[in-house]
Amino acid sequence: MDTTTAIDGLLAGLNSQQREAVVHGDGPLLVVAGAGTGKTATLVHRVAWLIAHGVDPGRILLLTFTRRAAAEMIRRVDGAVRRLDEAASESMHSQAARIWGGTFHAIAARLLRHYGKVIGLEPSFAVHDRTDSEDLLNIVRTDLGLAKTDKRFPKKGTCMAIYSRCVNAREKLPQVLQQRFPWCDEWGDELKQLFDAYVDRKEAAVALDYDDLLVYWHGLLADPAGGARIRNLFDCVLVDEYQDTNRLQAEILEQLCPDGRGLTVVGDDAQAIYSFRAATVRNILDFPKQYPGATLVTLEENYRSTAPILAATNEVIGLSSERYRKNLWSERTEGEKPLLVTCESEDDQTEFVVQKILEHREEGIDLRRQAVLFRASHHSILLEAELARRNIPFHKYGGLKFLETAHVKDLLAFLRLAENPRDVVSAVRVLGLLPGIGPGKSRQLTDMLAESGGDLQLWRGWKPPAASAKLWPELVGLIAGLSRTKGDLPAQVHRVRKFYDPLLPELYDNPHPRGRDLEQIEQIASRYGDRQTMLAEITLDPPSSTQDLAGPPLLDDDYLVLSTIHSAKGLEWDAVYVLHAADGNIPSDMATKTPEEIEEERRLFYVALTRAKRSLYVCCPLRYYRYAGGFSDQHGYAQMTRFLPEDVRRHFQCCVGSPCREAEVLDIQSDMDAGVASMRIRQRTKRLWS
DNA sequence: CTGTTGAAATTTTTT
DNA sequence: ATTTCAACAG
Repeated sequence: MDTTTAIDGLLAGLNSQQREAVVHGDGPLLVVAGAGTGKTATLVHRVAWLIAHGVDPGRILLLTFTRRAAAEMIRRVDGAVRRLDEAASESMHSQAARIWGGTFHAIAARLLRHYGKVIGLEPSFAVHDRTDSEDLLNIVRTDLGLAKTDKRFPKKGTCMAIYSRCVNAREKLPQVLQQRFPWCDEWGDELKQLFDAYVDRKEAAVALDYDDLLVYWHGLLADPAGGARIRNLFDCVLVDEYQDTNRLQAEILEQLCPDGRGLTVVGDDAQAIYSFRAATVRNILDFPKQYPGATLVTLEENYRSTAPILAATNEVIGLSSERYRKNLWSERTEGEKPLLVTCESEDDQTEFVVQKILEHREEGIDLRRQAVLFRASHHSILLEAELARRNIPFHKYGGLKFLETAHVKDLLAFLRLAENPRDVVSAVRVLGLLPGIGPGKSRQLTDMLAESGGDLQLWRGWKPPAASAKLWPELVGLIAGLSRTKGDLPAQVHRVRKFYDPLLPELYDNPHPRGRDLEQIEQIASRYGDRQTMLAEITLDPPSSTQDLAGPPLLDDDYLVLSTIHSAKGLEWDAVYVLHAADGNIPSDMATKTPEEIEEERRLFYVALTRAKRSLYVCCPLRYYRYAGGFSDQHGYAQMTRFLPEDVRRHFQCCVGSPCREAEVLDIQSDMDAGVASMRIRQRTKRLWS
């Protein structure tokens, strides 16, 4: 068999539009791929096709939205190339592993470690995640005396969001304030001052935040020498989920491929859901204008969902304003209409979903082929409790990360301080753990380090307050010892734990589960070769589910997927349950100020619905308890989501999720409800004196 | 200068 | 429900 036939084999399973995209030549290419139209398959085949035509895999850059997506895609490219390889004798060696694949941020980190020196960046820089950045911002804020103004200064999170918006959208501060944060407008001067100081402190700490990774990559490309060098590394650049890139990322791409040659971007404007992170649909909408002569390929044949589900989802997105016109269709016309389930209360919703999940499992659809999706992380709390009570295993994706919990951050701060003594954030964090040491003394100590360029020996001579007299030499010894050590990460973590574990009960409420988390970190540490890699990778690619940390799940492990809609992007399941399809949740109350925000919420809802292959359930509990007013039994009524108006609802089968009374009675016996009940009693009693 | 307490404000999605 | 800030005691 010769190579040509083998390549024909590669193209065999593709439809004509997909094939057009795969075999496209050198010019700029935009693939607009509707949900479930084989976007990933197309991208994978295009990369394999490029390799088959002699492009060096080591000169291909594949930018994805998560590291998980990159790894999966490279694995599939490898498979495709291997099949080619066998057929075409051994002339081509499968070297898909040499592809540069990852998120914009991860690739930036990698490039900057190698080439950052060109623009004066130390290769050993630390990477700060969002909470680190907020902490540093907070330190700077108190330094500048902005914390004690007569009117309330914006919170650190808000400051960070403003800063990030400016950087990623490349917008001026006054504009950002007026358009996005009007209530902070009066603080313009102070914010400017704050951001200036923040940038200086970051530089002194030799740390880059998420935004910096992009900014410095951009800067490296803008540098005459550096730019030429980076451009020279790649022949082809492919970008997945292009609709969720921001202005800065689009500029980076333009710098990489000034005339668009070798550039392929794939995306779906109907699924743009990251504008809160400054992503802009304009990138994908304006691509043909930005690169004259660009080819546009549209994929419309859907291979994922049944026709009745598609009919409903097409209708939902049909109500949105500007977008590339697409009409998704499927050959599979069988199947049920999606179900619109109105539930009286949140409990009924939980009960309905659990029942259905179990029914489907009886029918042979494993838990792992089913997913429950929701707008905000806390929307699944009730369901999680119920699943736990019934011993139904699940993995939750999205929401607060394990790594963002205080005790885990504490432990990592020790390692980070040892790695980079100028990292003020970690230093302040570690120092604050000791009794008798607060912001004031931390300031002294970090200043000492900063002036000496990070000489830990200076700490030895410092006189600690009485409360920490015994701990202080131990801490200094620990950090100094760690910074001399290179390998054996689990041993390093173990040493930190020996120091830190005894402090836990003083610091936090429930020390035992926290202690167990730390044991887990010790386990995880063995996966990494050295400390710098571990710290960088863990901030750039935090484990996406809580169970991820326990290691790869066993093959026969079956578990249900719970996920925020954002984290469900690009994935699919046989049965999908969407929770809380009520106005206020979808769209979120916090995102209904402008028409643009509402449009994004609509697309978010669309993303949720289009994850379903065979069965789709949209639940809408009508009655909500109001927690706000304290411990009253007040409740309010919710409206069904505005994204399902009357004529769209025709495509759904409506039903009422009615609870099984018997089950409800039984439930009262359970620990869960007993706990809630006794809590109510305590609260009522408390009302007697409060 | 630290640690505690109470009151007030805010409440999403994530690399 | 959680986070942040000011006031106060040691």
